[in-house]
Amino acid sequence: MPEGHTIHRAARDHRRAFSGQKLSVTSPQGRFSEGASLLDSEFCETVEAFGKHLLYRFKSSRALHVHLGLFGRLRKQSLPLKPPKGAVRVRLASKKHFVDINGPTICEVLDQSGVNALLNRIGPDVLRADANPEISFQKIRRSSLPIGRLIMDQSIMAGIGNIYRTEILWRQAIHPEIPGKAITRQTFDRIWADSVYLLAIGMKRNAIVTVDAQIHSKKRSGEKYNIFGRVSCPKCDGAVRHLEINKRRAFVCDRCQPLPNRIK
DNA sequence: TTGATTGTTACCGG
DNA sequence: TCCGGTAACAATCA
Repeated sequence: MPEGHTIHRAARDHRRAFSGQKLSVTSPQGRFSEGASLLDSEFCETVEAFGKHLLYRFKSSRALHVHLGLFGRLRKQSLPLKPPKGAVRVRLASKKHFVDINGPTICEVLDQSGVNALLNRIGPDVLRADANPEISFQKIRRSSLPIGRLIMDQSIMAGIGNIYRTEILWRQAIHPEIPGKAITRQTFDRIWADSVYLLAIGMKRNAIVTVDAQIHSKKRSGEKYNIFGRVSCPKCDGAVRHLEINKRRAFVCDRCQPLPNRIK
């Protein structure tokens, strides 16, 4: 489910619902009982997203750190409380709302030093106003790994997931197998700008939409992706090649995203 | 029951 | 140190 836009959207929503309030923190399945008891009846100061990581920050300076991984889900609802659906690890509740967290790969309580350690290993987040893209570029230009891999590496730049990776590189006509060190500053700036643009749209729409015609239309119908999962390129009608980067599926139009000769 | 899925980390070996 | 490969883990749905 989640790429960065999902988590940032949840952070904004949950911040409105929970910040400045005393929360009840429970563990319906009992799989997070210890952590829940540490946070129960604490005041929530704010809820923040860093890339795909979500932090509920409490007055005690402890934080609930959640990462949804591939399958995790957040469900926010209005009171009254309803029976948990599926495997709910944690339930956070205020006087008006509650959130159920299902299937996170990370769900833990961090103290201040734990939060600092986490933030230190996450790269600049394309959805944060305080992000410094220069840091991402410096890492990319020193790497010989393919750009398709680098932009999804959360320690290099945070927020991009598997679908956005393919779509951003296609939109910018950049072959995913070009090594990072062959990416110019100008090219990197286009990747960064399009990432910011697309993830912000994703936040607004609560969906990944990367096709310009769909971005500008209010209708929900039609293809949401340009080449992700598709067989032909909407621009040149050529075949879309299916490849694997990092054991995740990726797509490329070799005609619209040429690989420079010196790299082949 | 099987397979696929918008993710990450740990560990090993070259 | 860097990089590839592999396994492990998470929950749900078709």
